[in-house]
Amino acid sequence: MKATSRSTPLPWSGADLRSRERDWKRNAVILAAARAFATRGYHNTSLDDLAAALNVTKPTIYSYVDSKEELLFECFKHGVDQILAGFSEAETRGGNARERLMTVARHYAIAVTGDFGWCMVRLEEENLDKAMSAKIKTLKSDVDQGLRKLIRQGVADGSIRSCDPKMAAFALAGALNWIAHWHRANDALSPEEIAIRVLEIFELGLAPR
Amino acid sequence: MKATSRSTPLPWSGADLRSRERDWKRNAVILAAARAFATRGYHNTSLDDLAAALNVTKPTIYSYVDSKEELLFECFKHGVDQILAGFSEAETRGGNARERLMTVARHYAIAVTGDFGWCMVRLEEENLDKAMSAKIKTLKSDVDQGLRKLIRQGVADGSIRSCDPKMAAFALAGALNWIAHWHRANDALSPEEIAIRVLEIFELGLAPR
DNA sequence: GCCAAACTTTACTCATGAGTATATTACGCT
DNA sequence: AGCGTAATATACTCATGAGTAAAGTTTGGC
Repeated sequence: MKATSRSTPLPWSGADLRSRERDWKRNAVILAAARAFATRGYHNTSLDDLAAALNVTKPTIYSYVDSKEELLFECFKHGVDQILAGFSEAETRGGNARERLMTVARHYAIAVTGDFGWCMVRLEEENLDKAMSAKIKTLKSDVDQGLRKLIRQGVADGSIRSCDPKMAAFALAGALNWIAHWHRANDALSPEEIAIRVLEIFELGLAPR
Repeated sequence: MKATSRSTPLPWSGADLRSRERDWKRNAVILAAARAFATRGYHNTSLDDLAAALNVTKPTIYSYVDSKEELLFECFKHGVDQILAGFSEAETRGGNARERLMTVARHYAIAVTGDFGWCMVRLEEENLDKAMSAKIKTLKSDVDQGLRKLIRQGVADGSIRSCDPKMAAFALAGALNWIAHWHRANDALSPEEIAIRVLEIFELGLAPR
C-alpha cells in the first residue's frame, strides 16, 4: 500500500491540518477584534473595519463566529482564562494565603495589560443578550469568589489582617482592573513592575508602619 | 413709571423665571440621560427612549443639548464636579495630608455611587469627538493630579508611608471607580459605609500590623 | 383679547452597520 | 483529470437611530 493512501493516519493528515488551520485563523480574528475593540471601542468598530484589518471581508468573519456579540464574548473569555490560570499557579506555587493571593494578583495585572484586558474590564453586559450575559456573570463571579476565598483563608491563617473579604476583593479587583484604563503598551513600567508597585500598596497600606 | 413696566427688574421677573425653568428642565434631561446610560449603556440608549422616559419627544431634547455626545459630556461633568467639590472640602476641613486625602476619597466614593457615577467611570473617550475628548482628559487629569499632590504632601508630612504617588493615586482611583460597577442602589451598605471600608483597606493594608 | 417669543410636536431624511443569499475560487482526494 | 468540499468574496437587505425642517401650541407681556 502506498504511503500516500488515506489509510495512513499521519499526525498532520489533511483533515487535522485543516482544522488546526481553522483554529489558528479563528484565534487571529478574535485577537484582531480584541485590539480593535480596545482601540476604538466595541460600538465604534464595525465588522467591515475589522475585516479590513485582517485583509478579508465580513462574511469570512461570520464563518468563524456567529455574531459580533460572540466575538466580544470570546475576547472576554480569553482574558478571564488567563486570570483563572493564575489561581492554578497560586496553588502549585503554594505559600500562605496572602502570598497565594499576590500570585493571583500578579497574573491578574498581567492579563489586564494584555490584548484582552480591555474586553475583560470594559465589557458592558448591556451589549450582550441574556444567555451570554449570564455566562459572563458566572465567570466574573468565579474570579470574585476566588479572591474572596483567598482573603478569608488569609485572615484564618494570620497572613492577612482581619477585614471584610468582599470589600477587600472589590478594592483589589478595582485597582487591578483600572490598570487597563491607564496603562499604555509603551509605558515606562512593565506590567510586572506595575503589579509589584500596586500590590505593595495593598500589602502595606498608605499609613506609615 | 409703572411698577409693572419692563424697567422693573423684579427678582422673579418673567425672563428670569423662564430661564430658571429652562435650566431646571435641562438638568432633568441630563439626569434622565445619566440614569438611562447607566442602565442600558450609552449606545443602547436612543434619544427616542430617553425622550419617552421624560414624556417628551426627541426634538425637545435637542432644544436643550446640541447632540447626544454633549449629553454624555454633561453627565460626566456633573459627576466630576462632585469630586472636585471634595477637594475644596478637604481644604476647609484640614488635617494632615492623609486625612485630607481620605476626605476627598469619601466624596469620591459617594459621587461614584450617585446618578452620574456610571458616566464618569465608564465613559469611553472613543465615543466623543476630539474637542470633547480633550476636555474630558483635562478633567480626569485634574482629579488625578489632585490625588497625587495630596499623596506627595502626605509623604512629606509623614502621614503617608513613602510610596510612588502615581501608583498610589491610580490604585486608589481604581478601587473607588470600581464601586460604580458593583454597587447597586439597594445594597446593604450605604455609600458612606462602603467608602469607610474601602478606605480602611488603603490606610492599613492587607498585611497584619 | 392679541402678539411675539419660547417651546414642543409631527413627520420626515439619511448614514451606518449587522447580517445574509449567492457566486466564485482553491485545494485535497481518488 | 476531475469531483466535492471548504473558504472567501460580491452584492445585496433591512432595521435602527441621530439629527432636522416645518408646523402647531402655549405663555407672558401689554
